[in-house]
Amino acid sequence: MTTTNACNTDGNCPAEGLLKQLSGKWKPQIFRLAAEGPVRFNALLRQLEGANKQSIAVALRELESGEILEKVVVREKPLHIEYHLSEKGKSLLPVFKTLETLL
Amino acid sequence: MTTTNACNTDGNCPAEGLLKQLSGKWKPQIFRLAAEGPVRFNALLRQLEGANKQSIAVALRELESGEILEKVVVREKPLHIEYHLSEKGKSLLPVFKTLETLL
DNA sequence: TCAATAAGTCAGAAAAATATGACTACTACA
DNA sequence: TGTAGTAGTCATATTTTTCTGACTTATTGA
Repeated sequence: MTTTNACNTDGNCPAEGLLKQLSGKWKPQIFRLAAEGPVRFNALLRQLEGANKQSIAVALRELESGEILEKVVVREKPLHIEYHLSEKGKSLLPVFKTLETLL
Repeated sequence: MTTTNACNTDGNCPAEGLLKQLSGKWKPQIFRLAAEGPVRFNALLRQLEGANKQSIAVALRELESGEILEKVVVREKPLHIEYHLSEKGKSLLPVFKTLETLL
């Protein structure tokens, strides 16, 4: 056999990519909050102690481009933006649940 | 109820800690190689293109302190050191297997 | 029209992660 | 005794990530 696992010859694994999409200072926490309900930019800034605009903006953009969160413009007043957990994001939840049991 | 998930009020999750223990430039790859069999310092240096001593040393130390790898002195000639996947490390494998199916 | 809320961007500074190259310590073999 | 293999450490440099503070744009309510 040429390979014994799901990793390719470049040394990349799907799981590594996913790991990367969720790593960083704020992304895990944003993911966790989004799992409880839609999150918003300014609210995150207040909820996540020590966080700054720039980092939150970058984290949201990356979670969105990784298709873990979805950006939704809510046409109510006040007009605002919500980030929702995508289907892919939801599919990660049981995995994390399992991880939590492994100390 | 006071909380709906396994996270505490400090904003820390067990899963986040685990994520952190496996994140970084080399740790995921070392973990993956260790899943196939014992790994060694100099061998990793050759296997992981672009890696340097320092980073490998740090990564191994952190994986060891996170109890994902175990350091084993092999009293054969030449005397050398092997890093083995621990029980905790092994328990992560099926989780990663699952992650790989989630794109 | 003015002030507030919401969601950002941008340039530059600071902090953290990684990389470089020289050096160490031990074992083994000729 | 000298050279090679194995597994590192250490100080310093470079790169990447994160932070700071000022600024922007659109909507809303008084």
